[in-house]
Amino acid sequence: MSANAAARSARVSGAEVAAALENIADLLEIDGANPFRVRAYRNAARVVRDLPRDVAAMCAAGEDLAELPGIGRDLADKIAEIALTGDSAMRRELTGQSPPALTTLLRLPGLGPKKIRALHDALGVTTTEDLAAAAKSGRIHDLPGFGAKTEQRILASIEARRDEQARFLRPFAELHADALLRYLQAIPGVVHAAVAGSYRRGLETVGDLDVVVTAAEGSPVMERFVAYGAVERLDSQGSTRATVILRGGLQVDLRLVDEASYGAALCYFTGSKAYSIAVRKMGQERGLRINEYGVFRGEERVAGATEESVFRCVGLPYIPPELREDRGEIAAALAGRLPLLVERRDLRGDLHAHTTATDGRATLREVAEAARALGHTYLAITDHSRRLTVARGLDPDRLLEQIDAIDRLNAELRGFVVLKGIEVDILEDGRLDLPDDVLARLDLVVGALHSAFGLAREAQTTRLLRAMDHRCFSILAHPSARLLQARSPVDVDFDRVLEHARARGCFVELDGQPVRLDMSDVHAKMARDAGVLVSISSDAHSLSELGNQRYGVTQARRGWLERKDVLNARPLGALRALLRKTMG
DNA sequence: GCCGTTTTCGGCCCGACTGTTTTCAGTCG
Repeated sequence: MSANAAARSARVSGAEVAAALENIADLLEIDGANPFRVRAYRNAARVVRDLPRDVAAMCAAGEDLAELPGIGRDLADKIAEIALTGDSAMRRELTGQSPPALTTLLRLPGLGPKKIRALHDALGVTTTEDLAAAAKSGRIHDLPGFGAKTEQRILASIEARRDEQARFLRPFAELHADALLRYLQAIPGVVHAAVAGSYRRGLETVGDLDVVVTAAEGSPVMERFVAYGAVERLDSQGSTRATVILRGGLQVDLRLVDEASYGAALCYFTGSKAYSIAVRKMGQERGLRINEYGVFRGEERVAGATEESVFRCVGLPYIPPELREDRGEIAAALAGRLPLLVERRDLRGDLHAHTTATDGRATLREVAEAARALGHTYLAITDHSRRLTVARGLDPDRLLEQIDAIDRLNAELRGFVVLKGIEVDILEDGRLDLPDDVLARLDLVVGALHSAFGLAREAQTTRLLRAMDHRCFSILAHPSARLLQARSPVDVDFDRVLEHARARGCFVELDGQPVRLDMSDVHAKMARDAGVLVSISSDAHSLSELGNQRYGVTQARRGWLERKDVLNARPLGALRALLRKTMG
């Protein structure tokens, strides 16, 4: 491979390749292509997006992508073409046939490929602006298959789109989910009420809430649901299904099913889509039909009241919701090799927290006591280092003062230990932001990127490797430095980072702040597979944020992590031994 | 476009709701 090809291959990320494949699928759909062909492209996009390794690097290394599930010769070649050149001839040809802007119209609720095609052919609509103008001038409602309501709905959804936020962070969704479930459970006749969907699978952001409810005959649950106080707008309502938009923009879909269908409905609405399709296919092979009402052999329902009963029918053990992504969990389940996922109660301590010494809002003593009250046996104080001036980062003198303060506090505390740490900036060249002799006095050194996020892949990777070469380095904090919906992850070769961490006896962090959740699920699984222990931390800046660890645990479960994979699931003695090895 | 101890051709997961339809297509999840 030439140096040029190498440089190009490093530029096209898996996410970009996936986006190009989705774009092809959109264009094909508007073109009226075979729906199963469209699905093949969407499936390929998902597979590439979830790939634990850099797709461009795999292509450059001559690996055969056709071995991936759902990807054959044709798609493998297209993926390689996109990964190595940034685009595909097929996509360019398709955009030549129909205006590329049409695909953005697919994102408008209520408009699918057929209607978009019709609007384009009859009225020449290609952009959202064209569409709004056509609707306003009343040219849409006379088209065959369209009507006055469709025209109104188009206008309304264009309007709503303007200030709409596509997805929500977990705490926001959690707040609504908890309150709604309490409300639903208090309605007469309601037996079960649970949130399914991506929320239950523990995704880092949530697009809507899928709620499954069972209730006695005659329960007013549907009327009460659409009358819920936080409802801003009713979208649709039937006898078993309704959709509302809550204030703040979160959509809630409610499904009412019989008690005998509860487990099947939970399975069905928990998804993911790809996982559900795979399971239904397994059912088919056994002569079973699986839907939200149960598992059926002919007309007879053979399972459905509980999720376990549905799993049993297709010969699977129970698969935790966080794993249901069709990323190998079904094969693992069949082989009896499902991970025993880490739980919050497995955590013995927290290895990343801040105090008023820098940008935290609670004092050293307050944070320590709050952590102990959570049941922890240790807590590492890791305030910022001097370069992070906005956070009043610690210089050597102030850090030494904090070390003394921690020693004094530890002398008082019983059955709990405050570990002396720092969240030290990794400088642009990979050096650490504090002198070696000061770092050597700490129990652990957590290194983090807070600047120069835009470095090219090679430089960024070298920067992290060099930081880990420092004899005091313990844990790489929030490795990608991303902020959900705000800042993209840095471009690094994470395989090499993990390989180096393992060789150096270092660890990687899964930061539980809802806006970070960094590592991603895919990176967490890579760490597990590489044999690098993960620190699930709160990165707390206040007492309540010590609870962030629960978001981290959810993400860790999505990454297949078990208790043995988690650094801070170790008792203090074992933790100290592991840290000493790195401080060596 | 993918895939195969029923198939290398002919299948491909399944149902609710809406709006435009007098029996159903399109959209959504």
